[in-house]
This record gives sequence, structure tokens and C-alpha cells, in this order.
Amino acid sequence: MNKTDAAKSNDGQMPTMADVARHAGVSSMSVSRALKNNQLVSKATRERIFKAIDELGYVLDLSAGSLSSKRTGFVAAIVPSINNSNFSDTARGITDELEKTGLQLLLAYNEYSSEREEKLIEAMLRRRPEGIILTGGIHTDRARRMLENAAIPVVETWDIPAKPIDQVVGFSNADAMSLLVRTLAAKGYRRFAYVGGTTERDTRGNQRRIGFQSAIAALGLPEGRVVSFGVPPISMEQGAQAMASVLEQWPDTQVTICVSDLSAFGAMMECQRRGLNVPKDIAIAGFGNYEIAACSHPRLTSVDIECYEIGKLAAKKLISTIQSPDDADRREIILTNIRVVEREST
Amino acid sequence: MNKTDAAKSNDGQMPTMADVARHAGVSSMSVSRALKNNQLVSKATRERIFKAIDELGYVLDLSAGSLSSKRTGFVAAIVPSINNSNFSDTARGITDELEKTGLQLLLAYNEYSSEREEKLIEAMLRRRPEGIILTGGIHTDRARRMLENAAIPVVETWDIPAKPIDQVVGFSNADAMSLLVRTLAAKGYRRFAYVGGTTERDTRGNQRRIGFQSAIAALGLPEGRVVSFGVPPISMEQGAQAMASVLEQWPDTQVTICVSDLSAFGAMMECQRRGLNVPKDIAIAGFGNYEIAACSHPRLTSVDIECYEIGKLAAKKLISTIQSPDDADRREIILTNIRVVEREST
DNA sequence: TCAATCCGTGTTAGCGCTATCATTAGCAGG
DNA sequence: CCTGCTAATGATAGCGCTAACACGGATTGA
Repeated sequence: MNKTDAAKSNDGQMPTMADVARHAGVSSMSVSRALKNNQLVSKATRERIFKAIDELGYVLDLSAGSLSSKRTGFVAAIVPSINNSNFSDTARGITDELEKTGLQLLLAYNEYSSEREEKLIEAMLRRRPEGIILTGGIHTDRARRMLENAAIPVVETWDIPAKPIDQVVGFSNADAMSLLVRTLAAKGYRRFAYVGGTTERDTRGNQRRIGFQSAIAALGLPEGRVVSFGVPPISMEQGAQAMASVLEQWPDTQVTICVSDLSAFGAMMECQRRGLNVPKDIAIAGFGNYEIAACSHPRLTSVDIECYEIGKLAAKKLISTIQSPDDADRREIILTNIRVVEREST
Repeated sequence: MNKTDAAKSNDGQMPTMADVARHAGVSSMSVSRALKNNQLVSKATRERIFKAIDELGYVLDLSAGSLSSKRTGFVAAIVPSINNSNFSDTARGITDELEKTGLQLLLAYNEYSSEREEKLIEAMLRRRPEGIILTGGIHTDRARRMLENAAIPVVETWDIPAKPIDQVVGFSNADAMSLLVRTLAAKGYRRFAYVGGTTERDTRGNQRRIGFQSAIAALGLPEGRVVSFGVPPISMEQGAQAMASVLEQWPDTQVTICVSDLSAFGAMMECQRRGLNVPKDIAIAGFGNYEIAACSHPRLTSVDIECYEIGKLAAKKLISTIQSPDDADRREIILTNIRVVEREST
């Protein structure tokens, strides 16, 4: 037992490492080492320490440790919405990968708003995360500056940003949607409608609409009919309403593509309520390959975008950068797979 | 400028509060006060400080602050799954409420396992959260001991635990399911089937099955037919398979109740694939009032359980306990509303 | 046999903040 | 003019941990 550790006493507060050290008759460094598990502490000492920890009900205080070690063990992630299962799949992928290394996720959702994202980034940087994962490539200038200043690895996901901050794990939403249009056009569909959000806020949604229109143009098909509805999160109900609008404006539409499976499902239900047969009377396709696409009746054609894998890859990339910060392949852009899943609805 | 702050210099690392203080020609205490916003700092000083902060790109380090102030600003929450929109609604409710007070959520999911919960609780307690929100009332002994030792407010949610740790915001899953059975029995249904998980892991699922069976018994109806399937998370696909099993074993079943809307939806789709009309040939009801229940065709009868509200209330309760730890009504159990939403499927 | 090495452990010195107390200046009231 | 107050600021001392180095004793190799 050393002087420093013995100086303070356990006075009804939560026990500290010094309390454990005193109880076990060792220095607090040995306790710290024993808890790190990979350090060299003799078996006998280790056992005495763990006995003391158990008796006192001691729990390590990481915030004190990280102040000293300069490693907080945090990784921050911001997704648009936590209620959208595509994004929560990504969050799960991140967590699963982080857990292996003992890193902890600090998760927040920005409700598709860059302004909110900026606030969240600041709040998270105050916790000194060792890396940060963002959704999309649109950020406020101040957010970019803060991230640059923080000098931590950043991974942008779910998109291919025009001006990447650092690392990227994503796919082109425009290309993915084009691929869907081309696949459907190959099946003979010619009169396409598109249902998606209006606002600038949902960048990925906008990219998909752009991909839709450019594919239509490239294929020389009749102009795509576009119905827009409110702000994200885009709900099933909104899909139903938009479908009603499509059917009223352009009754001869052959296939309707929706910005996500959720709205596609709503759209399909609306058709069924109107006595229309999907896909005979009208075909419908979605995006995101949500569970519902594989289970609805009829099953929905969709685009699979490996949301869970995006999370895993982003976390992996981040971890490897954290562990060896000056590796060469830092700025590499990782493209994740996109794949059209043709099902009964088209 | 004081001696202490001037002693250290900015050497390429992230700027510290001392750097800001030096830059603004004040002591770091003034910077700290200015950032707290509610302290007394003259307007002129405050402006100089914020100018320095801006110029240096300084971001407050909360982990250092919390070591000193003994307030981490964290609240921990553990939900069974982050991919289930019922639980992510609760998480959203918690976040929304915490944000008002500047508290930050540390979220994790235990995959319906108490053992994993125990590990997560330990990991989170290492961050010294000021309170913790759990799902359900089943915890390992060690988890209970750790929580007791931590001496922080605990809120158990989504259930009425037999032996509450501290505070409770939830409802009786058994009662909620009984209510659904009684509502359907009142409409004339007599031959009930129930579809739910098998394992002990999903306590809430088990409670619902118990509620189902006791209501059937209390009403003197023919014995309920129970089909069990694998481990949670219960998917749509599993609901479809279970429905197939119900139809094969007991073709004269009048109504099938599912442990959640997700499996109910899967079950309903299976019926449609078999050419059965819901509700004419067989009625189906779910639980949880997910978005899909209101949007499917036909729309699903379900039990609404105010998931978002549970999160908000739990967070509110926690915050008020954190702010005044020795209030009288600490141990009060808050019952949230349950409500049967009758729709087209029954 | 002795230097070189390694293992297990302890001592010291902070990490970057904030609680607390001390100090100064300014000002009102007697 | 002094006392007593308040407002604004500074100095000091940690919070609980870990990095870095120190050190004694055991072990190794030449």
C-alpha cells in the first residue's frame, strides 16, 4: 500500500480505485493494471484485487480514466431517424462491430436536418469521441469546420458525397434508382410514376428522384410522372395518399416506384383498397428492401442496399483508422453493393 | 491572465480551456463560467471569451468537467432491440425528453437477454450515468446489485415488475392481452388461437400469452390454441409460418391473436396467399399498434401501448429524481394507457 | 560470476475541467 | 469617510484515473 492511496478514505461515496487498492493491500496502479487485463500482474495479486473489487462493489470510472489516457472509448454516430429500420440496421451494424473492440456508441438522430446535425456534432464532440460516423454528405460549414478541428476520423455513409470530409462507405442513390428503372424497363414497363418526398432535407430521396428521371430520359421513355409529398420521415400513409394522386392524375400508369418500401407498401395497400390488382393492373416497386417487402402480399420488388453491412464497414474502417491513424488507404471510398430484388409486385 | 493558465502552452494539440483563457486574457474560471451561460460574467468579458473560442475552434471537454463536477450528463437506457419500432419509439421518447435538460442518452440493446443486459449495465455504469432506464423487470442478481450500489435512480419500463428496483413506467402485458381477448369475445368470436414466441427470454411475450389464456379461461371459452415459434425478435416471416401451422392444426379457428403486429401482419399475408379472406374467413389481431397496423389491407386490430409516451414519462421521472433526489413520490408506479384499436381485420 | 534482462510493483505527475474560497472594485447608506 | 454589500474575477486544489518512469529481486546468458 502506498502513501497516496492510503491518504483518502471511503466515506459513504462510491468506492474509488484507491479504496480497492487499500482493501487489497496494493497500489492503485496494480488495480488499474488488473482491470486492463492485458497488463502484467501476478495471479495472486490479481485475485486479491478482484476479491476487493467484488467486496466493495467497485465499478471502474472510465471518465476519469479517459481524461488521463486521452482515450474516451466513444464513437459517435448520427443517423437521420432511429425509427426507420434501414437506419437502425446501420446503427446495429455499427454497434456490433464496435463491441468487439470495447468501443461504445454515442447515437443520435438528426431528423434529416443539417442544422440539427450541427448541434449534435457539437454536443458529441464535447465527449471527445475517437471517431464519428455520419449519414450523407451534406453538412453545414460550421459542422465541417468542427470536424476538421477535432482531428478525428470521419466516415460518411449512405451516399457518395461530392466533397467527402474523410472516409466514405456508401452507394450512389441515383445509380441504385436508375438500376431499378432499367430493370423494370427491361421487363416491358414504359409509363413510370415516381413517388417521393419534396424537401431538400432528404438528400438521399432527392438523389433517387434524380436517378429515376435520368434513367427514364436515357431510355427514351415517356416522361416520368412525379408525385411529391411532405417532409421525411416518409410514412406508409403518405405513400397511400401519393398513390391515390398518381391514379387520379395518370390512370394509365404501368408502374409506380416509391422512394422507400414503406411508402411503396402504403401505395400498394391503396391499390388493393381500390380493387386494383398488383401487379396486373399496376406494378409497384420500393427501395431499401425492408422486411415488409419480403412479407407483403404480393411481395414487393425493391432495391437492397445492405444497411447493416454499411454500418459494419463504416465501423470497421473507423476502428482501423483509430488504431493506425496514418495508414495509406485512409481516403478510400468504399462502395457497398446495390441489388434489385425482383418480387411479385412487378 | 493568471499564472496557472499561462503555464501550459498550445502545442498542436486540441486547444484547452486554458488556451482560450490565455487568448482572451482572462482566467479559465471565467471561460468555464461563460460556457455555463448562467453564471455571472460581464458582457464585455463574455464577448471576448466567445471570440477566442471561435478563433481557436475550441470545444468544451465534458469528460474533464464531469470528473470535477461529479455530473456526467449521461442517462443510460437499455432496450431489447433497436430494430423494433415499438422500442425505438420509446428510445425516441427518452431522447426527446432528455434533450430539454441537456442530458445525453447512452443507448444499448440487449437482444432480449438478461445476461447481455448485465454486461451492458456494467459497461454503462463505468460511464457514471446519472440515471438508467431498463426494459422489463427481469434482471440478473448481479445486475440488481450493481444498480443498487450505483445509487442512481432506475426506471423499469414496459412491464409491471414483481419486485421493482426503484421506479416503474409501464403496463401489464397480461392485462393488455386479456383486454384484447375480451373485446374480441364480445364481438362473438369463440375459437381463439394465439401465436407467440417460445423462449423465456421475451418476458413481455410470455406475459401476453398468460393474459390470453387466463382471459379465455375466465370467459369459459374453448381452450385457446397456442402456436409457439423461435426466439425474438419475432419477425413477419415467423408470423406467416405460425399462421400456416394454426390453419393446418385447427382449420375452424375463428380468430388468431399474435404477440405483435409484425407477426400478425405476416399471418394475415399468409392467409391472403391461401385465398382466405380476413376477417370473413378468419380474423386476426396484433399487439403494439405499429404503423403497419393502420396501413395494411385490411387494417389490423391491435392494442395501442403508447411506446413513445413510455419513453417520455420514464425520462421525465428520471430527470425529476435526478434534480431532487429525495422527493416523496419516488417509488410510485406509473401505469401507462392501453387501448384496443379495433380495425378491419376482426 | 556478473552484467543484462525481465517481471511485478510502486511513486509521481498530471489529464482538463469546476467547486470553493479569496480578492478586488464599485457603490449605497449612515 | 467608513462599513457593508454585491458583482466580477482570479487562485488554488482537487475529481479518479493512467502514463511514464523507478526500483528491487529473480532469472538469464556469456
